[in-house]
Amino acid sequence: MSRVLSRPEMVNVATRAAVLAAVEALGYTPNAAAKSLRTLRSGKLLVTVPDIANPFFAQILQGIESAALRAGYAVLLGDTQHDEKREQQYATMLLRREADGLIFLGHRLPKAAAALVRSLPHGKAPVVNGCEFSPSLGVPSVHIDNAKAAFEAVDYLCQLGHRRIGVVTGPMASPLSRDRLKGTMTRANRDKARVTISVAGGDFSIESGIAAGEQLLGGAKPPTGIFCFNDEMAIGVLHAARQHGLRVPDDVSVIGFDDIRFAQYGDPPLTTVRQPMRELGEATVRLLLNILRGNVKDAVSVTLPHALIIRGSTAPPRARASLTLARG
Amino acid sequence: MSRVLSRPEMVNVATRAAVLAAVEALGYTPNAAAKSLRTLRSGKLLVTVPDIANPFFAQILQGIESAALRAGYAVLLGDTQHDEKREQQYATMLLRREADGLIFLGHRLPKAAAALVRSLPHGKAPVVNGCEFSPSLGVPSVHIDNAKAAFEAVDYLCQLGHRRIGVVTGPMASPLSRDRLKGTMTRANRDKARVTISVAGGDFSIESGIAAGEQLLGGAKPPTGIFCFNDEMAIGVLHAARQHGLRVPDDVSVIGFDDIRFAQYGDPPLTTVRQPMRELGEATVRLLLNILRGNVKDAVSVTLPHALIIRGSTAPPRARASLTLARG
DNA sequence: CAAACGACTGTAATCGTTTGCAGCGTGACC
DNA sequence: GGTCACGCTGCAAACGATTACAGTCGTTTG
Repeated sequence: MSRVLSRPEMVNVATRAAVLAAVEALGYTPNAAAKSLRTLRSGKLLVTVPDIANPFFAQILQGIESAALRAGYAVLLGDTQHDEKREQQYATMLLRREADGLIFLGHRLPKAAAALVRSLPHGKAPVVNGCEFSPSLGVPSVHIDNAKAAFEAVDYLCQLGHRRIGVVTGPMASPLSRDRLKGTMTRANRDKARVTISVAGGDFSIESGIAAGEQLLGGAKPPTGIFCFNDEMAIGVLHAARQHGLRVPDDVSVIGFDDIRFAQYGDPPLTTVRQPMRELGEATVRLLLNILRGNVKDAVSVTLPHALIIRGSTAPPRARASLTLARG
Repeated sequence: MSRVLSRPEMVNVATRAAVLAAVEALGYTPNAAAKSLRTLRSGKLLVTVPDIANPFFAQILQGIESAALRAGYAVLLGDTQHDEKREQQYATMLLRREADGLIFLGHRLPKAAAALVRSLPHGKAPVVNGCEFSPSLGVPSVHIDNAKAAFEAVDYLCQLGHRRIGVVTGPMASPLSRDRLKGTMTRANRDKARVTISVAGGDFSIESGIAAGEQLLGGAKPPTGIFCFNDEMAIGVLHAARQHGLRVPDDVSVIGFDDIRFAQYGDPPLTTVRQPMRELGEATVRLLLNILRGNVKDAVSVTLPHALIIRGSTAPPRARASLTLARG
């Protein structure tokens, strides 16, 4: 009898015991599909991730999973590989009610989810975003202040005395990259006369970091400080610098972004902007649960704090470099 | 009408078109719970991972996800944090038919799953293991030959001339660690007179690698070569070596295991045993699908090839070290 | 011309829960 | 003693697909 399991206080203790004994004896386990059919709730949260092998996303996912588990939900994982088709495919699982809500970590809101958002009153659609903040989507999100974080990273390089600064971005399709570039430029423009920025495009992979490093360091007047939009590309730049016989931080400073676990144990340990990955994940789940429970007033975007973590990959530029710049 | 969707060739083209039009007009999407209730299939595979933030598992998971998606299955993710309770909790989802099968990546077969395995004819239970090979569980698995791989890693150190060799293990509860230790010892015993092994226990985390490195390198006669049971601990050992002012590979050689992406871009690039993570994941899915489809004869454990990847973290020991050993 | 057949289509049972509602017995109150 | 309220239990109607089976209609065949 279902009442025993779901509303045990409503039934007589004797009956309850009898039922429980029978349940035990028969090894009865309730069928999730039937329950879900009847209640219209699946107890699952769909999470789409651009690349699960990226430690940044892996740690966010870890936060999501643990918060979901605590709230009695299971996680349906979709690794989209930045592929729009896959994103769409996974989003339709929401419509089929295979999941009660969707957390998507890319920058694209899949069509199926967008339709759902449009069809429901504002703040009612069980769809939230992690990391990217794009008010136009009409979906709440959890993120840090990317522009400010980038501003601070570049500001730090400037304060160390760097004048030629390289930037390794992520794909410009994502608001996150655009915000970081915006912050970078805001800081650079404050010292327009002295600071020059050179931009190299990356895709958040180590390999693209190496390529960007080659590009930036191979030029005539290479930057003395390089700000990368994630740690993996920074690791790539570190690698490229070594290939060029440059020492970090003596010849070139490098700043990363995210503070993944491998950032602090490399040689040199990476100066980076820390994002609270786990908390990001947990907060997306809280946000989604608020929507599912109808707490509309708590279903609003959240900005979490970041922090510039200074380690061994940054230092003032060498005297010669500064002089060269002063002349140029 | 369900026939149109599931067996379109059975219905008249006109009817089909009409139904399809209606489906389109109403924005109809089939309900997964109802379908699952009726068909007794959920279209989901449950995957439990000890630690999703570990790139090794993340890459296996990536292989699993892509193979599952290709076969029309979705992935239910459980991050168990090596916690037996959580493993149990997730395993009961199988009994509730929330998933059609279970892939577990730890070394423990949860009780609920074990019961299922016992209750079904051999080779019929939809439960497979990844990475760990433990015939006693009665569950097929996909793995590499860990003993042989460890043998080869240690053999390589021996051939370089190392005589005092340190080993950083994983938790001994897992057969995987025991197999690697076995392989290590097999090789060491072959040169019993000359080769000495010192063992430090780790838990696969960078931090435990640092601690193990401290322990091994802080002693009176530190090893000249250290074999770690995964790359993260090797990165920790590299870190500890730097702290001790030792240079790698000049003063001490280090070998890792797995070949995660960060292994090759560190300084120095890590010599390591490569495991085919992605293929491991894909193979577990194939194995599970064979069971689900009743291909019992193809539901057997698989051993995938590994490879020793030689990079910059290994070299012959310094002359002095060899002399010291010769005297000792 | 009737019967058989083929190609579809419509109907209804079924999957295993949850849950509103009716029924039932007991005790209290008038 | 009759009525009502209360606390619990049992019944049956959903939930939304799938699918076996029966029915329909037009055509072919003996």
